[in-house]
Amino acid sequence: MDLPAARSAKQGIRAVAARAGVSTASVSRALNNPDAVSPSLRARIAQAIEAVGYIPHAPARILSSRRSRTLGAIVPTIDNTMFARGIASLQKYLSSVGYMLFLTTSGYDLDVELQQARNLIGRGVDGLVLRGDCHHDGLRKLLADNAVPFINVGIYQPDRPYPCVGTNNEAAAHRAAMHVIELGHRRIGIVSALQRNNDRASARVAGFRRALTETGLTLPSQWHVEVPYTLDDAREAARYLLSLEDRPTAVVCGNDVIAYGVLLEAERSGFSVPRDLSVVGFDDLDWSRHLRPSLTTIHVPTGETWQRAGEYLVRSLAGEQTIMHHEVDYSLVVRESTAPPSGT
Amino acid sequence: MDLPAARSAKQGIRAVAARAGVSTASVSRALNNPDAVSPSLRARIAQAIEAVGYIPHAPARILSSRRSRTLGAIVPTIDNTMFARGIASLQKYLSSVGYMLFLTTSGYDLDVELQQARNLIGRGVDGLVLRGDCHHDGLRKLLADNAVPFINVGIYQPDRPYPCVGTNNEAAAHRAAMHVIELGHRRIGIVSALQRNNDRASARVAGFRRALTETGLTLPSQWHVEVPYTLDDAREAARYLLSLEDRPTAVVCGNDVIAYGVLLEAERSGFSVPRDLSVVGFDDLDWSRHLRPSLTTIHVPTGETWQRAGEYLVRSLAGEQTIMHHEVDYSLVVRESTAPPSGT
DNA sequence: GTTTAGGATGTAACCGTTTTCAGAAGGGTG
DNA sequence: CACCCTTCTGAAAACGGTTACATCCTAAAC
Repeated sequence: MDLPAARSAKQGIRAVAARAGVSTASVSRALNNPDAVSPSLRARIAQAIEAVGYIPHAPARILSSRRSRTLGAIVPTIDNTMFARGIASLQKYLSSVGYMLFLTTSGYDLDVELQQARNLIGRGVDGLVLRGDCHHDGLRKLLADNAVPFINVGIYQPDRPYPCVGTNNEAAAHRAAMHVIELGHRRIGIVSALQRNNDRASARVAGFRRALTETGLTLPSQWHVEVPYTLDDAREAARYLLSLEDRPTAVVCGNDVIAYGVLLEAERSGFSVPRDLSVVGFDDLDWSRHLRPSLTTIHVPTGETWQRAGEYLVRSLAGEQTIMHHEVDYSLVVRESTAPPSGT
Repeated sequence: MDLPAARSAKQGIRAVAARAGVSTASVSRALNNPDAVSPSLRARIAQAIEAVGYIPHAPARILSSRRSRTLGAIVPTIDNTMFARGIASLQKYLSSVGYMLFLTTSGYDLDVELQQARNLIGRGVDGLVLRGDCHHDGLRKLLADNAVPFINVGIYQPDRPYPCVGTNNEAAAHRAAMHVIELGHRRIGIVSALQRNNDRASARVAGFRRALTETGLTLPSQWHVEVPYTLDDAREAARYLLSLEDRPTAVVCGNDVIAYGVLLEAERSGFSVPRDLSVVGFDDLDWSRHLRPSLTTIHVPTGETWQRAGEYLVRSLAGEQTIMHHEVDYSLVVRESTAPPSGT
């Protein structure tokens, strides 16, 4: 006849407990709070775990403890060096403090982002890392209703009542534009990234424009082109700008990929950079300094930014008081792609 | 006096059930198998879900159903265009079939990879996507012990008893080398990626070498350099090769980043490509066709490869019979960076 | 010697689902 | 009208952990 043996012990923590001759509570403690169990027991349990090949079942743990030691992140796309970098840093940091990262992508679609957030919250993440502050209203409500800690990364908005970490894109873009203005340029074009659902892109455009306005320069509408994040589109934009009767002598770009496209097309069209055209990028990707001419650009410490986002959440979850708005420094890196306009 | 109300209903599926005046079983069914519940009930439940703002709790669901509709993936690094591309495709496909992806990175460390696998299995993933077939022995055992379906992606090994999907890197590399040989080159150098723990890199080297051997060419040891995945290192390697008294007239590279580095350095050192030096890349990154000279390289459909890996696992999990070894085509893309050796 | 404090361990309820099983309701047949 | 199928629904037992609480034990304090 069978013993009743309510929950037998063919697997899981109960199997370990049985083998070590202890209760499941002790096994759990040995795992989560080793100091709470005597060294001898701890050793016996460790051995049992090894023998059984026990792998803790995270879902059960999450269900029971209501904490997952997992953060969620939603980025527009992973197929963009800047985001890949950031995610890599974040992930590295998180794993160093025993956290995991659940990554999803939204494709710059606010509805998808909301859906992904729902997904991640349902998954039991302890906090959420979001790109920028351009979100669906439902997302804000969702976060509030479920009391999910989160942080906006890649932007700096000290006036908002929720946390963020990033560079001040507007100011950085302003700096970039001022650079060419200071060099003597008066005819300045803009090739920006798509601004729709992308506050980083629009902040940069805003910064560019402010620099122009402040210095009394005008921006004919045909001198501002918006393009997707590809070399082909950037080249097409450059071809267009350079074909204008009345063309700019300098172009400030929304990112380095665009700037590279402009560089390529300028050369292709017989313009010499920086002699006939100055070009400024934004992001300082790895290869930007290798280009010929090497690219003048804004350096943004992406890895640091994302890591800090992780730090903020982890600290908050640990109950520590943390600064809510963290500004990450940018810097203008002047290289060969900018010079005073010829004829000056 | 309080009602006993065993498990009250302040949240979760019970709250929904209470509000709709049905049992939790019905709510669960309405969610997972809508056809099993009458339309009227379904509507009532849907409304209750909406009203309560119910988000299903995935961990509980996984715990109970023993399936997570989640796949795990372990890549060496996310900070490499090829992997980012692949992961993006995989993720896109998976989300289109209602699966999620849990992504982790190993940093080319087999121990870390094993640990991550343990992590993911503990997380309850239904299957695992692994890069290549270079794994820790413990990992194979782990997969077998826990009966976790998996697939090796990015390589093609039809002789192995477990699934894989990818291009035949050895053959592709052979093709690349044959290209310059057919152009008339006899002095061919190799700048490969680091081969340690990277079977893709070593397969490519093997292919290069086989082409040389088969055509009776020799490879002086100083003509083969291994470098990390950075432009700086590639340039340094190129500088070295080009400084040799007895230097090669063509260089086949382990990937496009390396090839780009070689291109840059050749130009810097006053060599003209392809006149003085032919360069072949591998991967066909986005910008490779934009370079000047544009890069002759091997095109690898990364997105397709990773998507197929997902398809394989999803189909297997659905009980469908699927082909175990899937070869993904590569193609040689001849551009401007290769030409017959000068003086021929 | 008795009391007490405190640490180590065990017991068992509970976390939020799914799912088996059984019961109820409804609709054809003979 | 009794019977048997279907189809729909509900009750309750898992799933594999954590943790509040109870218990036991030892050592220090009186």
